[in-house]
Amino acid sequence: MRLFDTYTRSLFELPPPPGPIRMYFCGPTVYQRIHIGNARPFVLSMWLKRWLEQSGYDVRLAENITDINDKIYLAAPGRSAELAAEASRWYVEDTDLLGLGRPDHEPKATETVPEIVDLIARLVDRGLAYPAGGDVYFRVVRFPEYGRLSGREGDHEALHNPSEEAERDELKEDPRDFALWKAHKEGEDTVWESPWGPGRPGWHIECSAMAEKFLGPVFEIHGGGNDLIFPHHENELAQSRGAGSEFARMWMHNGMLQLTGEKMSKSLGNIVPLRDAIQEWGREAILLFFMNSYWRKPIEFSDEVLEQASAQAETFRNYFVGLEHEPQEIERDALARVLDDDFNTAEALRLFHDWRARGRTDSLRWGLEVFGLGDLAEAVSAPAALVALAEKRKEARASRDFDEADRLRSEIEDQGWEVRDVADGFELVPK
RNA sequence: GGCGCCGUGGCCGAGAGGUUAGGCAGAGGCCUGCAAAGCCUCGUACACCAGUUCGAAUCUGGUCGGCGCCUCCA
Repeated sequence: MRLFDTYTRSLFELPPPPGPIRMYFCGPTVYQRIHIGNARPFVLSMWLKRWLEQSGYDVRLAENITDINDKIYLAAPGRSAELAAEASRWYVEDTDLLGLGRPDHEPKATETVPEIVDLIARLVDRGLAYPAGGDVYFRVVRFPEYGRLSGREGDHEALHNPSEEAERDELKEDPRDFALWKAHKEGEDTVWESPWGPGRPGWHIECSAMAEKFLGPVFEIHGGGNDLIFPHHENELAQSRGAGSEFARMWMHNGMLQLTGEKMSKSLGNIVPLRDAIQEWGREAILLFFMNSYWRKPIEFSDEVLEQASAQAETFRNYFVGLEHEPQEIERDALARVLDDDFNTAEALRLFHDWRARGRTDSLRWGLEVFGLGDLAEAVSAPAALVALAEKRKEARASRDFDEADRLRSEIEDQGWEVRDVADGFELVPK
């Protein structure tokens, strides 16, 4: 299996099964409900995990929840811890609606502070970090590789890491340096002890610490949105390699979701909460929407494409209505051919339609299940009362009383079900 | 400005130097008491300009356009 790697900008060949494949994906910073754009890396990581497991790999996926962050302090002055805890629950609740299962580990920054402090201490010992005014900064000049991941190596201007407050910049030896630890400030309602005084971790360091804690000093895949390449992932890489770990062997960065041509982001305010989208379109349509795109490309979220995805969900669902068939061999290799080539899910979807048209029921059921779409193959049985109405209608039709038959059909429709006449009777399907 | 991703038919999208992708929507038809579902037929696309080639949507160069990052962001 090969995947496009941001670091080398070329395809990375995964070791053969059983691996292991250790994956770290950047989860959200929790201070509000996640939007559908935040769901993309979650969906990608879970699909990849499911497919790799299906392929005989030993997979371990860690996906963090960042619950210490300036945004959180800002969003809930004086009660940031409560907000972060609540928003963490929202995140799990909302992503559970996708029905893809959970990562193996979902660590929180607040539960990883001792490891974070240890990691910073290691960097200070090695001369790659220095305390200043209660803060601790990473010394970029000591890490020559800095900027390689984001393709701006050597470009001092582009590698600038400004502090939140301009006056803290004076504490830094170099504008590119970034905070590993931040001294406690007035108004911040959470604080931890450290060798450098009370404070809290900076952004970036929690991911380095959590990845090492749950996956070890080296792992295969690091993922996240492509807006994290700089500075977040660049800094993670510097911290972890600086501390002596090999860190990620490859990086996968998913493209952004766009709403009317613009990136969907909290700061622009053009967001669609995941929960609302699932409620409006159904989880299957959301998943098919993601599946019909290549993971690295930006995609436009619009009513039109979601309607198209819903229609495809219907097409699959209709295929399984009242279906009976002999067991068949599963065409595993056909799916492997497209997914093992940079995880081409759009091509996989095309294959599913091909299986449907060719009556490869078992292959289709299996393939849909890999993508968490097994529901589409499930028969939904109607309540007995409706079946009775449909039986009455069948009798009416047999005696050619079509007025009565049509009346019964609309009565059934009023209750949200549709009657379809088939060769030897009828099928009831939810509308 | 720097770095990067990308431009395929009404829409979404694979593919890739010569042979129909697929889906959705639309038109016509078959089937049906009527429907629904399903099936059949129909669009002959690849931003633009040069170049390489017997042949390019696919390779090379350039132009234009969109998007992302460079500041919090998946």
